[in-house]
Amino acid sequence: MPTRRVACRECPHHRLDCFRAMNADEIAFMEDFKRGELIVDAGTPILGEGANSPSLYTVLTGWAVRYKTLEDGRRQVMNYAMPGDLIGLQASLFDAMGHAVEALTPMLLCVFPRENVWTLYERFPSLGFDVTWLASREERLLEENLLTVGRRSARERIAYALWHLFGRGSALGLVKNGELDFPVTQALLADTLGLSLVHTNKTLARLRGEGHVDWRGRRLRIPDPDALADIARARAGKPLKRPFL
Amino acid sequence: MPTRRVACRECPHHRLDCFRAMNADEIAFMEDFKRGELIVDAGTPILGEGANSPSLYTVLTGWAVRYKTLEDGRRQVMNYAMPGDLIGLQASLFDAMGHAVEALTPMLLCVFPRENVWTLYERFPSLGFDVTWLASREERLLEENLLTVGRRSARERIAYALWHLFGRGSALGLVKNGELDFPVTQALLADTLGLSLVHTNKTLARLRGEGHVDWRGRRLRIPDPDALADIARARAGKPLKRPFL
DNA sequence: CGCGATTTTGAGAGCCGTCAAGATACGTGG
DNA sequence: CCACGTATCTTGACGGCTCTCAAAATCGCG
Repeated sequence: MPTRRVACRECPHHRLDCFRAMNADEIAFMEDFKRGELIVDAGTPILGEGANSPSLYTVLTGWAVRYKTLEDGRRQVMNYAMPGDLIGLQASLFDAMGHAVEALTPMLLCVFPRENVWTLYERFPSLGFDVTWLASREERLLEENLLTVGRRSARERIAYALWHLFGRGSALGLVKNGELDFPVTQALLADTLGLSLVHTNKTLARLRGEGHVDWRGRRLRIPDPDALADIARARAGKPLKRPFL
Repeated sequence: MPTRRVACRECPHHRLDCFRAMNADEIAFMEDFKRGELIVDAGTPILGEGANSPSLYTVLTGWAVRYKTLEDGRRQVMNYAMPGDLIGLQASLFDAMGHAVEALTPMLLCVFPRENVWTLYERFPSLGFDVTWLASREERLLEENLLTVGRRSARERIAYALWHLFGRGSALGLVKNGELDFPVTQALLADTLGLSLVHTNKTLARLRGEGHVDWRGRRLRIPDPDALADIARARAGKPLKRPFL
């Protein structure tokens, strides 16, 4: 578990324009709050379902997947964690994670001691507010996924998921030359959408044949996002400036 | 929109043992924060999807349903709001609700002005923390529903939903003589579980025939909750003391 | 007593799941 | 640079869980 320290004030993420700017006092506090950084390889389990972690994390780089499993092995992906997302909040609040988290790529995480979360609320209410904001945003993402899994057809689900994730990557500046480095497998996508792997593959093949998505290996490209959104019967919300801790 | 005022310190809900006790200062603040009460009939739309409400609500009595819809009318219920639950937090944070909320029974709601939510964080960090707690709890409930809709069979889904809602009602002291006043229709249950009404009805009939659930009209009774949980492949988490605003 | 909402039931179709096998890509060691 | 094992992706066949359509039976309520 190698750790190192980079000053928050030099953190390149605060400068992305999808994130809200912090003032100097807040940054100073976060720098003090920060315990270190954590680097993990792709495939590393970060937090298990039910885990009671002493740390809270913010994703700096990389992707992770959040999922729950039934005892017999059936797995359902809840969501994906990308830069700016919090990992481990539930453990901080309830002493137990409701889902497991696993790295999909090499990741760089910012580590905060959970026992000090409380002082964050006391000393910087604005940051406490930000934590609520992020928790509520997770709730909103989950709601969209629930609508997708509950009421969209297989074709719509796949269109929705690819459009959605491409959009998130795009907002984070991860799309270069129209391409996104996409660490999701079809098996993962199937578990995200409540579909079987085989049916996911066949439906995806059709979407690909129609030219709506171009996904080979780890490279995802979406020629016409609006067209894909139409297929998914989805509409983009207005972009929000998010807090970044 | 009739309103009246009852002192928070006399609010009977703080005494339920599923809720965390507030100290005198907190109660005094909430009393000041509180704008009034709202009484609505069953069937009243409280907040629409995308609504930007000036108020935030806490449910005092009654049930509401949170749902999202696709443009062609397909509906997915996210969750049910019961006493102690917050309604309208997303509007306070994002200027728009991600889901609609509608009363299923006559309801009594506590009304708070959204513009003062911020002062709550400033002046009573402990209450700001509680808001985060409640938001994160919603997230957790949504996760369970997503697992259910994505990976459980129709039989398991119905068993899960009835067991889950009966459990929540029970924790709130709503179960009397083993019976819960259950304002959910089969059509609503179908939309909760991502199933069709017809299949929901037939699967439910089987569960009923086997004696696992006794649901007639608005009265829900579950002879053996553990047996139903086994069918649902679910397990109860440890009961948590929740904040109540 | 009558009307709308809700629940039931039956029939038939289809979307999607399961099983099975092969093809392709990828990482590793020789 | 090639061989080989593993992960991932494809494809085909078949079955069934769940959907849709349709209509009747009940319930709730004024």
